[in-house]
Amino acid sequence: MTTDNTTKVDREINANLEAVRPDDLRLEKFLPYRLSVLSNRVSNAIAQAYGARFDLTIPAWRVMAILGRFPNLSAADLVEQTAMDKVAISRAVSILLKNDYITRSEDLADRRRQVLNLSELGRDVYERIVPLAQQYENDLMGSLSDEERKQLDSIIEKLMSRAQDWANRGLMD
Amino acid sequence: MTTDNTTKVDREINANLEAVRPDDLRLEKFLPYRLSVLSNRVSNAIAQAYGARFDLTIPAWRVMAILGRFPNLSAADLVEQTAMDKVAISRAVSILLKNDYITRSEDLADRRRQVLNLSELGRDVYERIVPLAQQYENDLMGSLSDEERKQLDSIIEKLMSRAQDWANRGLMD
DNA sequence: TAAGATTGGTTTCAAATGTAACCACTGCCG
DNA sequence: CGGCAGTGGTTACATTTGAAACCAATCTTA
Repeated sequence: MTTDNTTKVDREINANLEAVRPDDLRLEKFLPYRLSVLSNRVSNAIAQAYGARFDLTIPAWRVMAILGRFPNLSAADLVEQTAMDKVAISRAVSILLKNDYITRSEDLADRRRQVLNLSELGRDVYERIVPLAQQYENDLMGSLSDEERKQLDSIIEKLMSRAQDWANRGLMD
Repeated sequence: MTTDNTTKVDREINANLEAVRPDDLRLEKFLPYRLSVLSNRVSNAIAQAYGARFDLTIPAWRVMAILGRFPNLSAADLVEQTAMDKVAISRAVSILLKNDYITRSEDLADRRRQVLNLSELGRDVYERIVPLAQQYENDLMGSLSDEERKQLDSIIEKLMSRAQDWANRGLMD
């Protein structure tokens, strides 16, 4: 699917290599580093907010967030939706089952599949967490202007797709 | 990649056709989630690039990056500089010592402190990784215009300081 | 100057995460 | 049918990570 592009990307990268002097790296200006710090701060803060209250891990909460919008998904569907992997989903699901936040039922048409849904209790919790999560996001976004929000949205999209390319093409092989 | 399987497609359509409730959380637009996915993609790609070659973890590389610019730091100084915690630093340092990438010497004035520096070998590796790291960053940034880069820089600054406030003040109490 | 409080740093233990192997079922092709 | 490749999902194991306990040296203060 993507094999034909690898060499091209490599060449671009190599070209950049020549241009860059072995200068010092200023970690505090290095985008990957900044992204990581920012993301950790944000995620940890929010995870604490609902994790403590509802005994949810981040992956578990993500599964709930998806099931809240899209009922009747299988674990495989969740993998697709969340960009999390099989195992993470499986574990999240088992936490949610233990907490009675979701229900699981066999798919008669394909007995390997198991269809997941929020339970009564789960929807309840979901509906309490959503505003909480949104409040955090609003607070974050509140530090930006409308203009900046749009910019951020489109910038993230671009960065994401670039980073995705790396993953697909195995950049430095 | 897979054959067009009618039943599977049908299932997706069924799931997606369920009405989206007005107040649902749209995970794929939720900033904390997007930041997390983006940051993981980027970090993993880069970590693979130098991790494989030089047997370095991300924290270890961060420590090297700081020591490359600022010699004679103690572990505590590194904590301050990197926003990583004590334990992470300690482990990173022990990896780097094992690899002979750094040296450690007692501070005679305060015998609890141990002063760290890149070794010859370490500086060597450092000087090879820096361009590699920069080249990834350039590649990422290459997907943005100059304008966007400035915007991103200032947006991250704002978000960061907001998230920092959370940590300090405990937001939703 | 001795007791407690603090600081630098490491160790220990539990939880979180990733990778690979694995079972059960389905779908395909002879 | 019967075998075998592919899929959905879980389990097992190894590694990473974080929290808290810990040791040793230093600072404080009475």
